[in-house]
Amino acid sequence: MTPQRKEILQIFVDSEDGSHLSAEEVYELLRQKDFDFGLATVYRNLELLNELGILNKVDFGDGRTRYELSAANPQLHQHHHLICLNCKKIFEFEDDLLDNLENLISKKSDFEIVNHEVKFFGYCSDCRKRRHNEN
Amino acid sequence: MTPQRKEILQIFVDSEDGSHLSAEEVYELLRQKDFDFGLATVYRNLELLNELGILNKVDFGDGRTRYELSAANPQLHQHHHLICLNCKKIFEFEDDLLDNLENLISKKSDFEIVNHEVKFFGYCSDCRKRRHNEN
DNA sequence: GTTGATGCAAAACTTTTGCAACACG
DNA sequence: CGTGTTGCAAAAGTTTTGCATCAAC
Repeated sequence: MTPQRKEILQIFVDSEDGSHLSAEEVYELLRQKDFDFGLATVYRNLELLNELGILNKVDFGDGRTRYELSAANPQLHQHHHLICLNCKKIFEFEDDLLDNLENLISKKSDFEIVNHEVKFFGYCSDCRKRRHNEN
Repeated sequence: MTPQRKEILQIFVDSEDGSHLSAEEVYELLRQKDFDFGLATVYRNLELLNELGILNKVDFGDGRTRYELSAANPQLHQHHHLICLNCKKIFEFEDDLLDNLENLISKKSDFEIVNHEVKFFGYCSDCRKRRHNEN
């Protein structure tokens, strides 16, 4: 655990729940705290923390890889991402209904599942209201 | 419908079911058929076909955006992707169990869902056998 | 003619890599 | 010392953009 590693992880701990930060964003947040690490170091350590299972890689199709703190016990804190197609905000949905689906897939496809990533695209409550008011 | 657009779409129609092609791959397949379109044209038209709902954008985290033919009726042909962490092969799993989950999310989160993307990471049958034999 | 699509090259962005310098046991 | 990490700059890879040209109606 180098100081760099420690501070990169601290960025995630300090960020609000459900933050999905890209390397560049972590780098910027570090600079705001006067930690002037190299960008390459940030990239290398995000990847490392991901391999250690401390961070989760997520991808919202905006051209950059993002990371989030992974729950200590994944079984207890499964969550899916709801992505608003209008305002691009990301919402979280806690759920463990996917267990059934995982079991079904394992049996039917003979595929051993160790992780999953689920994204729902649509329109959030605010954007729907706004659109309704505009009409 | 320009000739370029037509031939790009044809690439997907001719490709085997469940192909997930990147812009570069489409470009290469076109060249093999002696269609020498510009790479930028391929990019522009893949994006266009995606907006028209003819292609679906998918992302397997390999650093490039991929596209697949979207089913005419998405309700009839929902499928999820199983990604083998060892051999990186992509398998498809047909399923409509997610309807339940979508309904639940809509109610609980007040979020209108129009599309979803589900990826399961794990180990395919072949890789599990191979690993077993090696031990 | 006007509008939109193409092709090419350049530019923009994200991510990776090579390598010398550094830190730590 | 030796191993592993960092920082910097350069390189690599994907995607976007500007612009002149082309095609179609």
